[in-house]
Amino acid sequence: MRLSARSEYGLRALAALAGREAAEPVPLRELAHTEGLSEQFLEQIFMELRKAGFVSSTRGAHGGYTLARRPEEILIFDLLETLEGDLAPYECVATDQPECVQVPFCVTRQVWLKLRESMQQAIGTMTLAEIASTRTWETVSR
Amino acid sequence: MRLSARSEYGLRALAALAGREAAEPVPLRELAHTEGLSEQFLEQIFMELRKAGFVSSTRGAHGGYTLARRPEEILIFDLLETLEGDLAPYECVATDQPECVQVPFCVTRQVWLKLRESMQQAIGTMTLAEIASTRTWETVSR
DNA sequence: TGGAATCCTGAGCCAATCACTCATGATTGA
DNA sequence: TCAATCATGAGTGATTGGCTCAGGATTCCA
Repeated sequence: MRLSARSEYGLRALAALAGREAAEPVPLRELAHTEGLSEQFLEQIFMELRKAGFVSSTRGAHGGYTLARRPEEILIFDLLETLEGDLAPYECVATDQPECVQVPFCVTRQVWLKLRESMQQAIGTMTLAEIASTRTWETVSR
Repeated sequence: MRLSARSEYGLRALAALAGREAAEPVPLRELAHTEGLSEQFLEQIFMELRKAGFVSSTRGAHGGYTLARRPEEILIFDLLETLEGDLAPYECVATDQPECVQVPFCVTRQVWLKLRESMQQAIGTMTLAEIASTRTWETVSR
């Protein structure tokens, strides 16, 4: 029942991006260094984030990543769904999952559903902007 | 971000136990068969449940397991915390975890905290009795 | 009193996943 | 043309999950 480290890293890195005033692209190396991560690992995470439309990239010298949308428009929930694949506590309540046959009789489904709904409600309106207002340069010991 | 299958199995099995009118011990073999599980695997789960005080066991012929408390007194949240070890989306908000040094600056902690609280709130008052009222003999395809 | 039914315990195993690293290529600016 | 950057895919070592296997301990009952 743990989120993966990708979520932590991705969230922190995006918050760091959001904290920049200038709209200049930030090279991955810099972000990775701040977070105490290898550039290559963070690269993988940013690939996903780019494909999902959270950041855009500029290649070449003076390139890097920028937020593709304003921090106020980025929902933590969406971010986590991207990084985790899915924010469901159990397979049978995943978004793309076809309902299993026994739904009307299933004891556990109601629990998983309620859990999922509560999570969605909790962070469904939280934006990157809210979060990024706490300073983030520090790295976290794991 | 998935719960383990132990949770599903444990929950279903306890619900099945709760569904029995008679207070006679139910042998594991019977429960395992109903759930379509190996006896030995369910045994491991019931060990935990017994140690945590959810069920009590009777050895020997005509032995088996019974609920140690009334279904109305068994909280799903407690059950899941037992089966999952901990219901925290991230290490740093686990119950026994000492606060990490950077708390006041940490961007992500607030997210994990909120997630955890919402889950607790969602199922914190749900009891086994509520759940067990849906019939449970059916097995679920995974 | 012995054997069958049950719970109890610990070890082991295989496949999947996680958190990365390695190697190399493609694009762009100066 | 070269250095800085992103892009991509393969590989790897450790951990975890979901079990199985093997055998023991306790209790009931004929």
